[in-house]
Amino acid sequence: MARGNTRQRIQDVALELFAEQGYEKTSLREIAERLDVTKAALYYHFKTKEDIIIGIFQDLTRPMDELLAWAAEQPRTLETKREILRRYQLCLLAAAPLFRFMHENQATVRELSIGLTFKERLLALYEYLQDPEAPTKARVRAMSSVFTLHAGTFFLQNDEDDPEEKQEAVLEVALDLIEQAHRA
Amino acid sequence: MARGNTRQRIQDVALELFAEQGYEKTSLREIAERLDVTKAALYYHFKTKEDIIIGIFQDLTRPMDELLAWAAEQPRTLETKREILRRYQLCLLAAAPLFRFMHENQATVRELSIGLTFKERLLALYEYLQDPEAPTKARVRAMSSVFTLHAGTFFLQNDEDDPEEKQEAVLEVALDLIEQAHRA
DNA sequence: GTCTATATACCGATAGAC
DNA sequence: GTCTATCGGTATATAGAC
Repeated sequence: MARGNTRQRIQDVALELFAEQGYEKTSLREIAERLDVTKAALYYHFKTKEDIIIGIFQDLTRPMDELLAWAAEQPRTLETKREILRRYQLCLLAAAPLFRFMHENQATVRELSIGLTFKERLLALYEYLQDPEAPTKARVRAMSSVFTLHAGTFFLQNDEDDPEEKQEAVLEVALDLIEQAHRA
Repeated sequence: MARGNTRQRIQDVALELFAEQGYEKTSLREIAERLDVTKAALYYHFKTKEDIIIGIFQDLTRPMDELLAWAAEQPRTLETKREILRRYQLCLLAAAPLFRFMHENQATVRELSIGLTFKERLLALYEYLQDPEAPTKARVRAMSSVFTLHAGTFFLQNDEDDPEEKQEAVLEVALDLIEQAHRA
């Protein structure tokens, strides 16, 4: 071995196991076994168990942070909001295992020593999707558009549809919601 | 003490801690300490740690099971679907801490030895909200209506709105979505 | 970079006195 | 119904050889 990518392989396997059975339930022994190394080898690459998930988190949330930075300097038009949703769906699909993990383990993620939490990023996203003075119902629709993307990406993979057609439909519904929200 | 309601008090404290910091991270020692008893006392009332959460789960999901049973014998009209959403929102509000726990700890809940999982119940609910032959977009809207209720109930308590007005707006958005889904 | 071996701590669960 | 005491297991993390 010694191919230099061990660190990356640890993160890949760890995220897979964390997403499948949760962070606390996944032991370092389990991660090490799947990689055919020992626990001690893991500690050469990461100082603590928490460092493993923090590293994954930072790598994969970078696209979302870039999206937030991009959104910050756009005009507050309907087309900007549409583009935010399109890009956000791409973020979700690109880092699906991580987002699924965050979605299903919020109680764990909340207590990690990470700069920005998942929830804080989502709230930042709302900043650009909703008008603070808009009526309550419009703000609910803006929230709903984001959660529609989440649910569509992580919850309904089970039926017999073409996945691409599904993702397209999910995006359409989200776009409809943000348009209704914007008009109000 | 010996007031006979110790079992209930254990469940209340446990759910509070589970929802706050997750199931695995909450130890029996912690639950016992908050109740000013010992771990061994807990074992008089519950055979295992898992029994505690299962008991809570069964008590609080009964309203949702009753809703599913009710829905099974209604005609598949738009008004039925509307009523399902109205009643489901009441279920969510009545058992908010439990649903928040399930929402944020899906990875844990998934592996509990419980008859029906949260996800299975949700899929059963969809049965009554969506037409299997409807176009994909309509089915996405049906899913979105339920997730709007979830997100509205658990995610956005943070701003300065009147909570009742917010809940009403959430329900309205969900009802709009199911109406659009039904028409397609 | 990876190993064996081990330190240290906490966990869930049980036994048995009161 | 609650206590003290403890068992057996597993967890994270470290020391030091190779």
